[in-house]
Amino acid sequence: MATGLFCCHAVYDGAVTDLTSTGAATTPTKRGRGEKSSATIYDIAKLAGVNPSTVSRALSKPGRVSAKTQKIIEDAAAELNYQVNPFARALPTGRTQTIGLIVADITNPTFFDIIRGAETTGSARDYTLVLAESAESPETEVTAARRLLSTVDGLILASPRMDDDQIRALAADKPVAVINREISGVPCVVPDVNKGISEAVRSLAANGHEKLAYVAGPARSWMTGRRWEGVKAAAEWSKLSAVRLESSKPTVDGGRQVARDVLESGATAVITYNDLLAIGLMQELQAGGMSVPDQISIVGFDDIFGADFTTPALTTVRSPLGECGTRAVTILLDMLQGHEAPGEAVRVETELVVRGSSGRLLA
Amino acid sequence: MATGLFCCHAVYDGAVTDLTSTGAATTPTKRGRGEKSSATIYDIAKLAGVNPSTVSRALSKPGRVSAKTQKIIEDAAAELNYQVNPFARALPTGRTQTIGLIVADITNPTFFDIIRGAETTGSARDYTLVLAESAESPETEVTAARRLLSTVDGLILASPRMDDDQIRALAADKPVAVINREISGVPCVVPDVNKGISEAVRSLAANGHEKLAYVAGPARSWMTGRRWEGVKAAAEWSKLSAVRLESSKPTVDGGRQVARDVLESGATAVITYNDLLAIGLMQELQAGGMSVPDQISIVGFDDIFGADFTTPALTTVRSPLGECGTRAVTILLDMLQGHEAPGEAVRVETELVVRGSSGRLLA
DNA sequence: CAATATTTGGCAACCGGTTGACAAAAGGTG
DNA sequence: CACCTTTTGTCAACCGGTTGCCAAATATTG
Repeated sequence: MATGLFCCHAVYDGAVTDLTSTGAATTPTKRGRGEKSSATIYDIAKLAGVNPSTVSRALSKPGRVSAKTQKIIEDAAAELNYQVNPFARALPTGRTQTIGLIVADITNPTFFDIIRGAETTGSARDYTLVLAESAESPETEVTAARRLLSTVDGLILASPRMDDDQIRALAADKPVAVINREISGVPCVVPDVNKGISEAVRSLAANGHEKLAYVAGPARSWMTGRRWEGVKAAAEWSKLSAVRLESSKPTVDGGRQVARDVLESGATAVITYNDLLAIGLMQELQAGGMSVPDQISIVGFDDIFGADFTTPALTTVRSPLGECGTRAVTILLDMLQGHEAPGEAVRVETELVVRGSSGRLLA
Repeated sequence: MATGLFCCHAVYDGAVTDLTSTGAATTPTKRGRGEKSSATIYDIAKLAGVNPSTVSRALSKPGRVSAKTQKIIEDAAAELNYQVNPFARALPTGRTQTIGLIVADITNPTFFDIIRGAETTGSARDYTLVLAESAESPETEVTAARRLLSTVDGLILASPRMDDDQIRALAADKPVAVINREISGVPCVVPDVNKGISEAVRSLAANGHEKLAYVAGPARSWMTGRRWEGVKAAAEWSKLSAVRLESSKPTVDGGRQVARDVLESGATAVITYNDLLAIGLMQELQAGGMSVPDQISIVGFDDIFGADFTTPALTTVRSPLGECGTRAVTILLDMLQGHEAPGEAVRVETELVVRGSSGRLLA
């Protein structure tokens, strides 16, 4: 029962309120259950001398009531320091002003920018982001998604691990957008890896490398395959040989573990599925006495926070993950307003960020 | 209007359900509003041949109904794939099975462990974590807190920037726990910095350092003062001189900016308010040709994710932030069950983690 | 100025649970 | 078997908004 989910709350879209220090200076109603509750539309209605339904309309249906009563009601609301009760609103309407975001691992910095982008874009349009973690497990993911779906207006899946059909089933219930994976029939936002990868491979080729290794990520990650294909194609084009190596997990530790395989492969340049693998790999190789980039070049993927903490700083193919989050939210909110979902996957550009961990081969 | 909040959802605590692929195989009721909704206690009541209120009791008041009807109802619930509607439950009770957590910056890794710890402990007790960000601003923080407070059962403030009185006002409304700060009358969880700091200072003294600098964090951070006092006291005890330097912001960039001041201070060892400052500082000093730790030792604070990405890896005073999160949630949930809040601040131990960035002074 | 069209506000039902009060059923005792 | 206590299920009100429908008030038009 340990599906962890996190969420992000929307804002009151009605009258301006001023928060006095305690917020309880003018407690309008006291409830029996012990704690002081805040004002309701009934309190406002009484104060303004109108019907509660008029208050409801004044605060959520712009134009439905006359400017005069609108003013009276807004003043009353401000005086009582009114805030809508989101539960009461959600109950009859089903609208929660909330969108869900599921990521594989909260502590994986890859997702920070996605979260940030989604959160910023969402709250700019008065939507709350609800974040859930799947702990890299397809089962947990689908459970979390199902559960979340009943609570939110729409759902974003970042690097989902579940099956295409499961995702399509979710999308049949409510608007769904996917990041980092392409699924026909579902709106998707994917970094177009080819540009960044071909820049990376060309840069490595130009530095005299001939044998390239790709360290793959989780088997269930759609992206790991796309990136490998990109590397393979670019390597072919640049007349490099490329081998694919598997990692146990897409973390620093996984990177350390794969170091032996990398050495055995004889590759002088490595592109990894993500930056964490690159960092772990680099640490392990350096610990074994190898010099980066003199003896081996390492290129990561994503350009996460911390990619420049290392010495040498990590060369990496940057994915504009913040933009992915922003785009996904935009698509979702547009769908909620009745717009059509984009027929094609939305592509955002990747680019090579050259730092110190790649360079000319000295040997 | 851009207060970003994130939240984390609890789990259905009733009957076991099986999630078939679409989850819509046996759609019990269809609502007019377009989307298929899930089963309600009324559907269950009809199927089980009892009153809805009996269903409600069977599913949430253990022992209130006979074992026989309990079984019938649970079977019916399972058959209909029932999930409680959290909004409907929250409306009359006010209980949301949700606790709020406010952090200054989601992308600051210091908070990851707190979030993780809080989330894990919370979901183990069927509580959802709602995460909000204050963007290091006291105003945003108090607004977010107020807003969140109406939606959650209790609130955790991690390194709050607002005034003591504002926090006490919040605590008057609902259970509140504070991490990384001590406020009389409010339950607090604080790392006891003295042990870790004195270990750090003693280690530096033993390595021949005589002049120590402390790079402070945000003025509004209670912790920055505590740490400085700890450093001052420990330095006195070890007969080192200590100076305090201010940083513009508690980030890598802030660390880079303070490098000049550090050099001018003439200190040969630096303890920073947090690891990000330490990393930035180390980068800048190394870029300026200084050798760490041969010419200057650097000790960070917290032991964040990535503290060992650097070369040399960062020596740091580890705060058990995960445990802080766990403790805070435990206190909060106990309070929600009617327990007394602890009178004293709960203290968790810190310890020095020696890595490569501190050591003997060679000069 | 009457007749008609358009706003505007009120009534009441509803969303899906929870819970106090009470009566029916079941169990215990003399 | 009558009487009393305890258990168990039902009734109905309530949480705080939303919204379809209707009537009153107002504006428009002939």
